[in-house]
Amino acid sequence: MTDKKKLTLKDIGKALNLSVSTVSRALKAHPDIAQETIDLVKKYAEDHHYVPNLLAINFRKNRTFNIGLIVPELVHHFFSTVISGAISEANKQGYNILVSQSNDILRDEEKASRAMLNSSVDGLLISISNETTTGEHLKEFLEEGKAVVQFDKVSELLQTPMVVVDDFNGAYNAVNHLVEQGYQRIAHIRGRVDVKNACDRYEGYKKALEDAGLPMMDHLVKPCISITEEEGYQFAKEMMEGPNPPDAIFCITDVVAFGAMKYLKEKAISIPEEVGLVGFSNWMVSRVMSPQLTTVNQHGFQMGVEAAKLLLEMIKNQDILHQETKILKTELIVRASSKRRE
Amino acid sequence: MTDKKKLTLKDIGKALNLSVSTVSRALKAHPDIAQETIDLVKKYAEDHHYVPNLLAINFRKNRTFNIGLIVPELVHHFFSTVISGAISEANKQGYNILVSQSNDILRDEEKASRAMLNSSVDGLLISISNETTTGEHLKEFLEEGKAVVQFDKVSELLQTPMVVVDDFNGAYNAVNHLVEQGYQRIAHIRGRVDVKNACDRYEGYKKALEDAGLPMMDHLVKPCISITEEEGYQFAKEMMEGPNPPDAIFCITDVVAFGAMKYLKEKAISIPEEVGLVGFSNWMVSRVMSPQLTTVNQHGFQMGVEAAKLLLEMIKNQDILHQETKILKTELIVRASSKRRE
DNA sequence: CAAATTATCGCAACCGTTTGCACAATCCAT
DNA sequence: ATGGATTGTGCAAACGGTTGCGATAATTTG
Repeated sequence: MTDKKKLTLKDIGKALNLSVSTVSRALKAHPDIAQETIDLVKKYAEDHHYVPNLLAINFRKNRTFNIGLIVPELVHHFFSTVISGAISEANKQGYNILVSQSNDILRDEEKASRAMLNSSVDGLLISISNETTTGEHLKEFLEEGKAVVQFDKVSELLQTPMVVVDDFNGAYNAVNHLVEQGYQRIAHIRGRVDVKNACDRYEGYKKALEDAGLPMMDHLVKPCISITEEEGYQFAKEMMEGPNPPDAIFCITDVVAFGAMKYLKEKAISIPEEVGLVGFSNWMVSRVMSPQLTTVNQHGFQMGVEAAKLLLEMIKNQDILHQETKILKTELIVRASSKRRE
Repeated sequence: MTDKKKLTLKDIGKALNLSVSTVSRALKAHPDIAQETIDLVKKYAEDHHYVPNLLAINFRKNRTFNIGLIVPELVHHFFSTVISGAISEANKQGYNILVSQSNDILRDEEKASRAMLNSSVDGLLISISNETTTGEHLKEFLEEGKAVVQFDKVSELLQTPMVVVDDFNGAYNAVNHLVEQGYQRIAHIRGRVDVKNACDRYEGYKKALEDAGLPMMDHLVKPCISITEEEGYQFAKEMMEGPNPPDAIFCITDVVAFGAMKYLKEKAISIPEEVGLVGFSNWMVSRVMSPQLTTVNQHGFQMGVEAAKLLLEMIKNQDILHQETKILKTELIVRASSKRRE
């Protein structure tokens, strides 16, 4: 802990017999300052490893060059990918990222956002929890004039720009692919009815059936609550053992599809011959299952980049009113679990 | 952007006809201040939603209540689990966490650490990149009197406390388990020779063979460079197609084991009957493969918690000299890929 | 009852940087 | 020579708290 005292403008001024203000201006080559002085000061600063005290600057300018990021879950392939993209873009622009998670609990989300709000962050990137509705804690950000951008899991009740995946078309294409493979009774293990992504995917599913002239059958749509492997297993079981079972299942997410796959394998129901399976998100697990799972890739990294770009744009141009919603295209990745035709 | 001006101590003082210093002290119930005054000020502050300006406080006190965290890769089950633990503990103690990644590139790690160093962070948690050796950029932290704690991927050249997994015993137990299952020619697809974890696991592997009275065979040890599925596939192929092939493979990591499994399945070599397979890390993929993969669980969350605890302890007690290394126990998780006996 | 405490509170410096403004010196044109 | 513009620099306030110390009034003590 040598703790060598850091050099300040005052120190430089004293050494060079200049005032603090002159030194300050010289360092940023202010036109008022003589070139000679500028060179002199810059050289001295360089030689003595002057580093400006960010704390003082931030205090003065009332900003931190930090942005906050809150996700429901950190240990999650998609979200960590988004975070990775956001960090990459933020760092490129000279910002650091503070990360927190809500565990899909509203109280935790509030705590995290308040912890960040108090002057430690210039703006917020957030993917809201399942429990978040009105988002009073986010309004506090807006009231303080701080930028907020939502991504992935968003609420339209909050008037902020957002970056989302085209869930509707992602689902539409996935289901349409099943149709093209000749599946007729396509089931959907969907997500929560109060979560926008889940609803959009459901709508995409419905539309694809409709366009294909296939009937919507209520007993072939099952809603998950916690989006787990167990739910996938259970719903697959219910449907397969019930009347008029499906010949394909489109799942809200890869993990749920894995649960369904587990059931099918236990019962020796062949995939994709007897039952086709499609997931969503393209997590690493989808490649590891056997058969490998057809899924919808979400470009999480790009989402992080876009969200950070948008937020930083807002931070830097306080005046401009931003209200855009960026919709990222998805990509169907066809693998063995749904390919029964050549 | 209503931007309502934030209430300051001065405002409260003016309203209550008190000096700024009295208000400041009253809010923290300083003994010099009359109880009446304290109540009065506190009530006023509460009613008018006074929130202290953290930027000013931090500037004055020269600290930020932020800690930095750098990992090689964010999109990584184990590391994101560690981060999750660190965030949980840090938040509990009133700290936020700034996250960055090095992508296992030294230059990126340096950039990230320098970006955090400049007064935006009180301490650093780091898992170093494969390229990091002397770690000059980390010494800069220590020189400024800022705490550093290493975790998981560490270097003993850096004189800092660290939190690591007991790689040696983890590997020992894994290999010993294979021995107990009756495997005789146990191969090891290991990690880089310049990475400590990889070496410790290798030593554990060697010791287990030795204790079992089994011969070490050089052609059954293959070193990965980038720790990928492809390497697992390739090395499994080489060994299986070579002379005196193994009847079990212990892999440095689950992903590598997956590559090996892929090869074995392609060649219809039965797992675990003909060849047993064990991974390391207990990523989600290990449960999803079929057969499910025996692996070594690392308690990443706990590692994050312990690392954060250690760092915060150091930050709060600058005086005490910390130099401990915390070694976390591992846990063998036996699944189908290695179980050929009842 | 004077002196010594004690209880309350305010003054002012300070943290390091930024920035509006004043001021002195130099310069050019009239 | 004189007035006005230009150039280069310093003064001082400001950002919002914290804190050592001194001032004052109230209380206690001998």
